[in-house]
Amino acid sequence: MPELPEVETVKNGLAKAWVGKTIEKIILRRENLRYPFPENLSNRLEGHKIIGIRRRAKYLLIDTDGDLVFLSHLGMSGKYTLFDSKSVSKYDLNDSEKKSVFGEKTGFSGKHDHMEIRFEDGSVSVYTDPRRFGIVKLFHRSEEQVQSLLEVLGPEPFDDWNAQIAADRCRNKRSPIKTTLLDQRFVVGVGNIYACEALHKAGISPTKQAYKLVTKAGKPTKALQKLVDEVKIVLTKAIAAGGSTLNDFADVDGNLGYFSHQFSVYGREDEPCLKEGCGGIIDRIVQSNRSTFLCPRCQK
DNA sequence: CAAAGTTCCTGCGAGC
DNA sequence: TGCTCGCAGGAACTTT
Repeated sequence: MPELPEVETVKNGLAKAWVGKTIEKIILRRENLRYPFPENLSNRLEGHKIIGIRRRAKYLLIDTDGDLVFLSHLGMSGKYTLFDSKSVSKYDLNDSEKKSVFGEKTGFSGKHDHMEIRFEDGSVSVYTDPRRFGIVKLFHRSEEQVQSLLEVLGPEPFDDWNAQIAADRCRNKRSPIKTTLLDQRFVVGVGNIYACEALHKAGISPTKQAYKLVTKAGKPTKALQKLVDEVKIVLTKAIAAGGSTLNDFADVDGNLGYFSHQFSVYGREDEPCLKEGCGGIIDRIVQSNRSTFLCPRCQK
């Protein structure tokens, strides 16, 4: 599920829930997600206090009072569920009792709860991830610059990115602009949903080749300028939507990061285009093995 | 059949 | 011709 706005929302939730707490132990229910869990994960973090939570691209970086950084990526289906010391008794049930308390759909039937972080104050945070595309890594803060997962990343959309930087990277690109938006070396944090949304808002066809959005002189066209603006707007609005559903940093069951949005094109195949006066019908095509939603009428 | 992410592999064309 | 390099596109991972 998570693109930048969802990860940002989870970051804010974890900042409230975790910062200041000391890790008692980490319990693993299997040996790997996408990659093996780090060796001695629990031993290395035991007794260390969490001092801050950062986000880089779609990665969560949890800083501890030692020099260790705990990296967490949610993949497609990862989530954290938080139990305070009072509600943790709900989680500390056997599997059949859990089913009756949480129902089948929560994931707390036991099967996909792969990692438990237990804190000294008695609270527990559970990482659930049915598809197991998530990643957990542990590294020394001094090694952060050379982490292979992080060093390949492009600019953060809000801090380091503008139309000229985008133009420099699009200049010789023959790939479709939608594929380019999904490339984390181009700009980080944009996933399939917000790529579709931003292209629709900007009125650009997802199949347009990236270099066609750059002038001969290497400057961004008006359309590319608009796209860069719309990416930022779409992400900003989604972060705001996430924040507004996160008053208590988690819903009643303690779930973080899952909130519903209203999309303009994503998931709206065969429905009318919502752009004022357009009258088009939303189409779905496949690019790089992923669904792209677009309005053929107002996206050129 | 499709799903919100990322890495890795193969194939192709350019250039030496 | 043959080799290397970089880019582009596709497969793979997994479960519901």
